[in-house]
Amino acid sequence: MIVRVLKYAILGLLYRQEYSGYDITSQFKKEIGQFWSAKHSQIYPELRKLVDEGLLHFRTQIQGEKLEKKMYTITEAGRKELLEWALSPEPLPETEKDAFMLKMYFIHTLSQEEARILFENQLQQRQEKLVHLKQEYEQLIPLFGEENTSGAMHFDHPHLGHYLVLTKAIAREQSYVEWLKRHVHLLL
Amino acid sequence: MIVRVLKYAILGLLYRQEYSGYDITSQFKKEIGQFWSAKHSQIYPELRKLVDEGLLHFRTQIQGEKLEKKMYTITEAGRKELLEWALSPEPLPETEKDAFMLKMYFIHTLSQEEARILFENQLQQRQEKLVHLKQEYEQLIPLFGEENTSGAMHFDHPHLGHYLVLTKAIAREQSYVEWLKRHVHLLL
DNA sequence: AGTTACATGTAATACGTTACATGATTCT
DNA sequence: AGAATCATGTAACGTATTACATGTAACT
Repeated sequence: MIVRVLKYAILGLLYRQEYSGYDITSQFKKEIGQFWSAKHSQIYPELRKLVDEGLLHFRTQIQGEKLEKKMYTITEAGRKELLEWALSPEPLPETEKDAFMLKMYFIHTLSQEEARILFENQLQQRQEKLVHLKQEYEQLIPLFGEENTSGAMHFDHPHLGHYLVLTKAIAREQSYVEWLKRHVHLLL
Repeated sequence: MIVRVLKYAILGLLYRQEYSGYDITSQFKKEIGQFWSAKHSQIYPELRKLVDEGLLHFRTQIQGEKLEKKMYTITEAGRKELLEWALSPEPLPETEKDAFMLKMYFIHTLSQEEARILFENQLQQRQEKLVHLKQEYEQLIPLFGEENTSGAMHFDHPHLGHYLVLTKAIAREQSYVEWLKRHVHLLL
């Protein structure tokens, strides 16, 4: 079951608009970066590969005086392959890697105080991230449409994808924080 | 920030008892596999590397008539490096990859019905996994010690690590299921 | 006798990060 | 003038999966 998720992440980003390699790199630093990302050193070769495979094409655009940038567009073949992937049911990963939880599995290697410090550090980081994500959410309510108004979220809303990943990221961090809080007493 | 988490996963497993490469592979199929794992093709070369680095040594044991297996033990240097890693605060990953959520970000590529099928499929898989994890938890209550009895979980409990990863995996799946249930109405 | 589990390795390939390398444009 | 951002690429290395390869031991 070979997947090449980066391929589909790029095709998906180009589904609605054309982007440069740099733009794609930037997108992975925004909301979707919570669930998928790649460095520019992986993106540029992948873009070339997708062009070679006929799933993308590009035009060269001049920025300012002479800075060339390549604007990529998805082809019909690209849309077809994207749809095929998007439609396929996603199996659960056997392992969702989490180095902090690996350390917790080996908690007996630490003293109670050492474990407590590590645990409270993780709690603080997760809480800070949660605050940050909630702030992002609050700022985007006007874009999403407030609850119980004519602008509420619905399937055809242009920012449904954004809304889903943000609420999911918040749920993930909320759950992490609650689990940490529920179990910190074991280390006190 | 070079990490080599597999190295520490192996050292951690060997902290309390000796294991063969096969045993380590088996451990990654049990509870810790929720948060870290590796295939035998990655484990065997890593074990060799750790021996070369003086963090492990092994003795050859005969199983049955002539089947040789290598039983690995952690060295003092190995314990030292493991502790160093275990003590270091774990930074949050920027990205926690989730291909299903990537598909949800691109939900506008699908029809409402296609999206609903995908979403309900994920909900079912996550619910099944949650049931399975809860069953594991129920079976382990005697090992963990029931709540509000003299056998309740505490820092020195020999299965605290196991308890933590199981409760965390349950929390993760519970949160996933709840998020899916909270948002499925957008696709109906 | 046949199947499953135990047991160990290597080869080829794919995926991902860090470092190397260069230059233009925009903002302060 | 200097810093941050925009812009694109390659090289080296590390991590991880799939496939190849072989053989023993235990269970039914």
